[in-house]
Amino acid sequence: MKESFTNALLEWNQNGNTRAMPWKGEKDPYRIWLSEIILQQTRVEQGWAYYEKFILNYPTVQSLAAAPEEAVFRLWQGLGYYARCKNMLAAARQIVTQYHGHFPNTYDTIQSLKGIGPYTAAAIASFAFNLPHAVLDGNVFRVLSRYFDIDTPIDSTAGKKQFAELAQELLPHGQSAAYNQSIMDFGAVICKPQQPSCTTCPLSSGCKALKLGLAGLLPVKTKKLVIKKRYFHYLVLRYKKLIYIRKRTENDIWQNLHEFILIETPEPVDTASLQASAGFREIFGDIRYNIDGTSADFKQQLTHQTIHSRFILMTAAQKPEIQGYMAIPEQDMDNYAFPKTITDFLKKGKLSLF
DNA sequence: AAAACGGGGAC
DNA sequence: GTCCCAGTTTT
Repeated sequence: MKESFTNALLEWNQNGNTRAMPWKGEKDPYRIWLSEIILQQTRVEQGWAYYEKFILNYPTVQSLAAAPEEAVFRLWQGLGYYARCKNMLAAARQIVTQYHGHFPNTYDTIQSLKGIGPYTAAAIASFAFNLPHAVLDGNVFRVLSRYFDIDTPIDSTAGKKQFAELAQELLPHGQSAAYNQSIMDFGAVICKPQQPSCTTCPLSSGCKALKLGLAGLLPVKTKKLVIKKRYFHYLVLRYKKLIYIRKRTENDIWQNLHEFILIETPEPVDTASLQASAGFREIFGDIRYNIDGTSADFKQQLTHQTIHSRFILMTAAQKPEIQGYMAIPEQDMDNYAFPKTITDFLKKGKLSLF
C-alpha cells in the first residue's frame, strides 16, 4: 500500500503534473531557501512576486547579507509574519560569516539556521542536495491523512510524530527531491482542502478516505481560534514637511515595522474623548496642535485579532518632541516598512495630504 | 502543549 | 464569517 502510493504519486508527477513555479527544479540552495522562507504559511500565488523581487534585488546570499535591514523589510512589506524577514537576514549573515558563503549541506546544520524548522530543513536538504528527508507541510498532512485514513489531529504532538514517520517511510530511495515536490504539488492541485478532485484523481483507487467517504473530514484539527478586537488610533502628526513615526519593538504584531503615533483603546472611542484621555495628554502635554480631519475606519482581519484603525490628521505649530517617536521628512516614508493597514491608509486615505 | 505571528483567497 | 496556506518561535 505504501509502495503503491509512492509509485502512483511519482507516475502522476511524470505524466500528469503540469504545475510550474519559478523555484521549481531549482538547485541553488540560496534560491530554494529564499522561496521556502517566503512560502511558509503563505500561498504560492501570494509569495510568487516577492520571490521574483528578492532574486532581482539580492541574487546571492552575499548581497542579501550585505543589505541594510530596513531595505529588506521594505521589500518584505505586505507579506506578513515579519519575524521571517528578520530571521532570514540573520541567517544570510550567518551563512556568510560562519559558513563563508557556502550554504550548509546537512539537515542538522541547515535546521540550525534562524527561521528554519523541520519542514524547511527537509525541503532544502532534499531539493538542493537530494538528501533523504521527507517534507511535512499542510499538503502532506492532508494527502496522507486522506489516503491512509488517519484521524490523529495534525496539530497534536502525537499527530506530528505519526505523520512524520509515515512520510519518511514513503520516501523513495534516491528520489527525495522529486518525491517531495510531487506530494506538495499533488496536495495543491488534486488533493485540495476543499473540493478535492477525487473523481479524476490518479490515486483514487488506493485512497481509504475516498472509499469511506471521509475525504471531506480529513485532516483533523483540534485547536480553536479566539479572535480579539483592538482599536488603534493613529495620530498622523506633521510639522512642516516632517512626520512622526516609530519602529514597533514590543512583543506584538508588526514587530520591526513602522507606524504613526499610536494610542490603543480596548473599545472604540471618538476623537473628542481620545483627546481628553490620559494617554493622549501624556503624549502631547502642552504641545499646541490642530486637528485637520479623521479618516474612516480601516479594518484589518488577522488570524487571531481584528484591528480597527482610525487616522487622525494633526499639524503642529512648533516643532514637537514626542517621546519614542522620530520626525522624518515625508518623502522618506518610502524607505520604511509599514503594516498593511497603514499602507492602505496612505494609498486610499483620499486625504490628499501625502 | 499552547499561543503568537499577517495577509489573502476561496467558499 | 470560516478555513487554511511549501511553519517557526516563544511562552
